[in-house]
Amino acid sequence: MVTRVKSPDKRKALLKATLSLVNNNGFHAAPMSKIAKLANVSPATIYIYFKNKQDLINQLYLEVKSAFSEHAFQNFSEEMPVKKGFEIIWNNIANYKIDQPEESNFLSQCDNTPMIDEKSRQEGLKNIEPLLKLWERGKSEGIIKDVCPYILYAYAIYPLAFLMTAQQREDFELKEDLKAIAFQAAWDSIRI
Amino acid sequence: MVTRVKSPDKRKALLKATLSLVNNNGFHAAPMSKIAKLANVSPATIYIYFKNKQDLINQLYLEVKSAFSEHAFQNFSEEMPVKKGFEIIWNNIANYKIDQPEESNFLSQCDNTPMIDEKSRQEGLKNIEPLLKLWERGKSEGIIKDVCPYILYAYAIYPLAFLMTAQQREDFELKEDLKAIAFQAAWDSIRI
Amino acid sequence: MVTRVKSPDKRKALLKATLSLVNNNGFHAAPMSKIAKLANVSPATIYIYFKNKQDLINQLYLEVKSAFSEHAFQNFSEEMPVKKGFEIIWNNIANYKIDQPEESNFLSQCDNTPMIDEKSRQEGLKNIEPLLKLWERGKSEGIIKDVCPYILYAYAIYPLAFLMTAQQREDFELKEDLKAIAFQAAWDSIRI
Amino acid sequence: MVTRVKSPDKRKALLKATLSLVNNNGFHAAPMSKIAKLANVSPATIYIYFKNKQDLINQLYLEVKSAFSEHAFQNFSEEMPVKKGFEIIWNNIANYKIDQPEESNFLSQCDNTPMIDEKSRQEGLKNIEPLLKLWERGKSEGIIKDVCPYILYAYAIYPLAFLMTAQQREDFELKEDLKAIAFQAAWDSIRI
DNA sequence: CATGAATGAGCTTTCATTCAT
DNA sequence: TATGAATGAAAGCTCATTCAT
Repeated sequence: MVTRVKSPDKRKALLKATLSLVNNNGFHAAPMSKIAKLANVSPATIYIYFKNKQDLINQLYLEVKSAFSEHAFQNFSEEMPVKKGFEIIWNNIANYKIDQPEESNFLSQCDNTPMIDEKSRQEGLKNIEPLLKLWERGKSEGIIKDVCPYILYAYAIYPLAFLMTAQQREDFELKEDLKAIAFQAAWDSIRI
Repeated sequence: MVTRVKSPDKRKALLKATLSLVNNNGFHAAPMSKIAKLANVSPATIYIYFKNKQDLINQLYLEVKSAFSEHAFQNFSEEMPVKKGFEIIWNNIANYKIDQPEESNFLSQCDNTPMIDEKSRQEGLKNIEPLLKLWERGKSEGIIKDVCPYILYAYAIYPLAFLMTAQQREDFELKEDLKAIAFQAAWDSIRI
Repeated sequence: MVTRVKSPDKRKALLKATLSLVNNNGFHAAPMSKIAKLANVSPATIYIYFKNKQDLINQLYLEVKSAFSEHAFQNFSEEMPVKKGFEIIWNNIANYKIDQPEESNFLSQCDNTPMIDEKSRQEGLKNIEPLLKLWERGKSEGIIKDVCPYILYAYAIYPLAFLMTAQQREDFELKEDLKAIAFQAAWDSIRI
Repeated sequence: MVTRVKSPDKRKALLKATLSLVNNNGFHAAPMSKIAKLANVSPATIYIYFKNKQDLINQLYLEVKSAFSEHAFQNFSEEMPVKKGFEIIWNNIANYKIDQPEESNFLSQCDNTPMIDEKSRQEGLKNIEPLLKLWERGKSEGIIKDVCPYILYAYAIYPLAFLMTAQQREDFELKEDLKAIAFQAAWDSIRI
């Protein structure tokens, strides 16, 4: 039984098209027909790869989030000193946001609107586990403030989302010197 | 002869209905018909008060943003010492986010998606002028780090949006002690 | 508050269009767009009068069935002798089927396919109550066979559906003489 | 070299799947994809055995009709006395409807909707020739009423379709005693 | 022969907006 | 002003059928 197989390329193209349209126009202005056209497939083809529009968005979210996380923890190892580890992760994230503004922006939309299933959002949260672990270790070593991870994340990581958005929209650029300043602010806000 | 006028109540009801629907379902699931129903008016009536859906959203954004700002700067005066002034503003904002989660959440959606006109967004930005001025003064007094306002905002104010979202979604509550910690982190990140 | 009101004409036109299309093409070839076109309204207008396609079909069924029944029992009164009463009803039904072939054919389709909701079908059955009552009386008077109404109906009334279908499709016409013969057969099959 | 041939099993499976789906959901809710799934083949395979959906339905109709007829005339011979012959045929048909409700119901749908090609319907009609012949003989022997076959069929055979439908849908069962009564009614309606 | 992917056409339904009163 | 009816356009999705292997 020889058959054509589902092409990973088409799936990729669809996810990419969705990312681009949602980014530029918002979920409500990213109709399946446009997504199909941008991906160079028939509208009906979308439904071979995804159950429906929500599923398409959910899968895109999980995929982007997971790529983001992979990037976030590269060159990081659990054996590193806490500050060194945090510095690596923080820079990975900052660079990702600078280099992949489309993906970053999409994640921001997902995290601030009800467009993603609660289930998928929960799934996506798992990706930052290693960072939480690092902070735990930092706390036990007396290096990191003994506060809940929400606060740590809010001050150490979340500001990067704002800077990325600003960079995309306003005349602002997170150059090396600013990045250093931003890192310092991040570290100052969580270290003891 | 009776001169009927546009009823401010209806306008308010429409804005409130829109806020609620966009918050809970997202822009893409907030049709005019539902907005009308929730506001107890006819769909056609919406077009007496607003030019179209985009205009409705834009006006809602500006209105909420302006109410937010009014709140943000209450009890604040330009004569105050920088730290005192910042403390007041920061607490105003924190309390607003805690007390008005619907409005806060809506602003988050607007700020992270393309649902608002660029023009309206620019308009909305003007509201934080006094804070920027305060920071300028702080810089000249050598109290505040000499960095662009994007970075100051990212670390001093923006984290509150994350904490508010977390509070609404996760089992997290920004109680008084955490608020104190959060303020400290905010202040640490911008002060020299 | 002055407003245009739902026009009974449009509703009627939609029901009529549906009847005609389903009759000639079957449910599966009666798309909403064609129904709308035939009724001279926009497709969207259908949804003002009916919840969805199923509702449209259900309502049509109930309306046709009820018109049929009204016709079936005209000039009939419960005081009549059983045979006289049955003769009137039978002839009413026969004439209806001859004069309203569209409606009759539609009811046949509904009764022999799963296109109608079970609930609506049950509702439609209520319309023949008076005939069942008449038969009950006939049984107690020793005139009608003491068998369940299904059998009485199968032999006394149901054959007319076949004759109507034949008349519409084949070169057959239920003229007065044949009608008399058919009535005789009907009566013979249920009388003692 | 192996010569693969069309598998009769697959064809059968497809016809069976179609029968089942049309019966339970109606023609309009029996998509080729579901038929394929139920028959455990690929949608594309259907088109090896049938030209298109209409052809599939037509062939199914003819096949079921012909199986029905075969059943209807078993143990019947043209030499039999008219009443005896009719009794055998009638009972064959009654038993078939009781034992094969799926097939019977399907034939009912076909006979009362436009889902079958006119040509196939005509083709299917040929199957009852022996019954018509028997009635002709009955007429010439002065046993059967001298009326057109439509009327004879309407009263002698067609009621069984109603009883079968009732049995499937309502709390009614055509047991032996009722069958005898039904036969009597059938015979009464056509004999002189 | 047999397949799962692929598709254009078309389905039902919803939408933002306008009409007529 | 205010309305519910009305609508063309377009949404998400499914379908019968074909393609490429």
